[in-house]
Amino acid sequence: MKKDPKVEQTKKEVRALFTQYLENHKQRKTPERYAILDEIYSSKTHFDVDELFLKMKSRSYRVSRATVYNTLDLLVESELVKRHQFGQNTSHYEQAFGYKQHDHMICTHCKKVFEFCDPRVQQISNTMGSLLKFEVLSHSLHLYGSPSADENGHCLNCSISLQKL
Amino acid sequence: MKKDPKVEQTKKEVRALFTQYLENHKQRKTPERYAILDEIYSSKTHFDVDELFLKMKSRSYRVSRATVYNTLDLLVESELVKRHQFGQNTSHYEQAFGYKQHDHMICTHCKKVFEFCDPRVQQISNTMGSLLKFEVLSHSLHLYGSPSADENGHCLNCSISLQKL
DNA sequence: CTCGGTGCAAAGCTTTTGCATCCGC
DNA sequence: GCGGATGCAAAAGCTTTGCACCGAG
Repeated sequence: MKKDPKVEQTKKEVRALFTQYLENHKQRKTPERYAILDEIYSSKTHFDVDELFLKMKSRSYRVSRATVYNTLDLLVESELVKRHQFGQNTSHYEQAFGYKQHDHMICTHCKKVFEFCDPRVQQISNTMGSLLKFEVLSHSLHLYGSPSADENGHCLNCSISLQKL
Repeated sequence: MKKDPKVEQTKKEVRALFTQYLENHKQRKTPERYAILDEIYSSKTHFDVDELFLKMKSRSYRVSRATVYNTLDLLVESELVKRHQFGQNTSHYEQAFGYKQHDHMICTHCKKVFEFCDPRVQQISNTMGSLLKFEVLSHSLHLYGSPSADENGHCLNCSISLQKL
């Protein structure tokens, strides 16, 4: 496991931000909380609670699911992590620090998630906020679509045949 | 329970569409399925599975939750009902027939859901579909916001104090 | 008559909670 | 040392599944 200096730098920054948040909210700085934050910022993937829990377990870091849930709530609250609902059941999470605002395209074939950016989303948010008299705090725009096929009729994203839909 | 002629007309139309769907997909036309469709189109509110189940129970219509779940899948599939995820757990549903495309503003204070319409959503969908090479089948845009307060500091939507947030 | 649909209850899965223990402050 | 945080397991909430029976085609 070689350390990417850029990733390490980011981790350092988010740890500092988390510390600040914990102090401001009179919350304890437990090793578990930092371990979870670190694990999340070790790769840029989207993940769900169980994936994170198992990943930490596989690294022999002993945390309970309850703590993972608790800490994720804190991280969402501190805006270091974003929570999403792509499917119908489990929540998905992603890093929030250092990312510019973006939304998601979900492949209905292989469930992969792609990010995109469109300034018009912010414009809509502004327009509707003032029209409906809301201060818009967050938004989620999910586009669900079927992918283009390659010359063999396979999904461009996962290479599995699109015929089997 | 007086019958609104306009509502009855809509019910008739959706029953016909559902029949067509069931025939095309070689599915049986059971009384439960039509009863559930009717119940959904009896009022224009958003609802979750349990609300629908209890509403039918209170009308002494005997259905099981399993059938409600099954039928909702069919209705979503036939595009007579739309499924949404506003919070983190339960799915919410709404009528899809006769409604123009719209999105949702969710009040973070009282969880009420408001509808709005903005043609730019469709434009974003088109732009991103061609950019990412997806045929966009559906989308969901949710704006989460805190409501404006009235002169007493109460939520404009539900009249409960905003101080207790 | 056949086989898919239904009701009921049990199981499954994600998330929350209760409680004893631990440890940050 | 106090009180909040953790781990574990049990419970809770939403949804799915298994099975016997029913009824649409």
